[in-house]
Amino acid sequence: MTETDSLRRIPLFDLLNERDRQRLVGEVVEVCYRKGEYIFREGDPAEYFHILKAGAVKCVKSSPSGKECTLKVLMPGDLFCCEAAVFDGATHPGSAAPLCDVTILRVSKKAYFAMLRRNPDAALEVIKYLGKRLNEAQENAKILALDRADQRLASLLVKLVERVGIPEPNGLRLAVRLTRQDLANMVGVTVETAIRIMSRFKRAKLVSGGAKQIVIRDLARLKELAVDSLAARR
Amino acid sequence: MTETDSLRRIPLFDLLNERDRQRLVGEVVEVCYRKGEYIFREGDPAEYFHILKAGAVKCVKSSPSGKECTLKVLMPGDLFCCEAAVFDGATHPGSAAPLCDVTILRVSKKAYFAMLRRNPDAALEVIKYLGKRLNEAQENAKILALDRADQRLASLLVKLVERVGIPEPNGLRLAVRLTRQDLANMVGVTVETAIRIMSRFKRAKLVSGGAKQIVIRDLARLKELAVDSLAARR
DNA sequence: CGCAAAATATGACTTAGATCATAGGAACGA
DNA sequence: TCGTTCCTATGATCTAAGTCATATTTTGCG
Repeated sequence: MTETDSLRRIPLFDLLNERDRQRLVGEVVEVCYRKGEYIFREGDPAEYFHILKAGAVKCVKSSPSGKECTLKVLMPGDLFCCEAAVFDGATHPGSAAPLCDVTILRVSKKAYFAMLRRNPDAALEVIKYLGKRLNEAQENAKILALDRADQRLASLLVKLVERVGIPEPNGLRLAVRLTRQDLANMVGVTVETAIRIMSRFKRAKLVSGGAKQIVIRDLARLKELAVDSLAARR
Repeated sequence: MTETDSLRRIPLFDLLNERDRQRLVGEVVEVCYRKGEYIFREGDPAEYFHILKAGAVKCVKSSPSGKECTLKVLMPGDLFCCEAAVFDGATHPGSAAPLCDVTILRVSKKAYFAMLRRNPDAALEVIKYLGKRLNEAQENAKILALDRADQRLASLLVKLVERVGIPEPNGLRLAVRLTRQDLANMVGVTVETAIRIMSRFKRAKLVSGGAKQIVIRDLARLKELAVDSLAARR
């Protein structure tokens, strides 16, 4: 795949005219990271827009006491970290870490903004993208504030399967590899409770599999559980 | 205050040229709502951008079981509900309710988008605004996921006082009137716990006052409590 | 003013989820 | 293939916060 081909899959890229595409291509740098490294860390100066080309990345925030919270799992095509890169002299409000070996494209803030200023339609697309992300984040906050741990985990699995579910003979397999710890960090519980709840879900034939791969076996019931407060106890 | 004057205080308005200002002025409608009404409700079609002119508004989401969660308190100058109004045919993902009698300005999506398309600098300002809101929402989610109830409440009071704190002889008074129920809905706890924690804060001379007005008497210690996990127990 | 309605206050009890501890299983590199 | 290192599993407590119940205080209104 050539550089230009991969850029074509970037959201917004389609809206540019040929000249701006060429200009942007010149500004894009492809970088690879391995699992265990960081793409950037909380507090680093934010100098680039990042676009995920291949692999999966998690956005993480941590508290002074060392506890971590995973805000979102990014998949190819996703932009990050718009929320910070947007401000002059700002630092990243969270870290980005690969969930596997990944390759990302990065563009300097300056070049990206210049492109947006020349392409109002692209800017409107970014506005829509950010609107969507804001929505997701608020929905997430609502779930954290109001729902029980098992409901939050069910919601998470439903969201994940809708984004990265791969059909399989006995259900939908998640294309990302997530440990119970990862799941726990996404719904704000400890590993132990995440494990206990997942075990319950297994017993109830809602899911199967371990860290290597998670398979959703009964999406409908998971969805019910996510909203209905007392379905499928024990 | 004339219509144009109040528009001058809208974020982004400064960036427009005179002609676009005039055009937008023609599209703006001023509407008043009283406490107890709704500006829009979850599920309503989203047809306008809203700008708060005077008063205070809360953005609320609710779960099927009837529990509510307040996502943000808006103050004059704030835009809402960008996160939804941005999409074609979308409905509001949450409700907006006045905390007192308010007046808002509203512009049709179409007119606003047309204006942004003609004014790339204004579009970039909206991008920055949404980036900031996304940040806030994610920070919020982190706090909900990781912190104890008293820390969340302390964080909330700190955030509020920074936005709407009015200096007073014995501290900073919040310019918005919020009941314990309102506070509870913002940090994801029940009224009773919000009351108990506020009582503790009162005893510790961190705050004073009731529903009519909340006064922050020791901001420094509240900030400590918000991060440090074991300050100021009992 | 005086009364109804709303908001705060506090106690007693229950429970979801955290914490601590320990063990078994899967995965991967030497 | 063995061993080390992650990861999952599960039990035994402990505790923060929810729930229910019942005052007491504010506040606004007629």
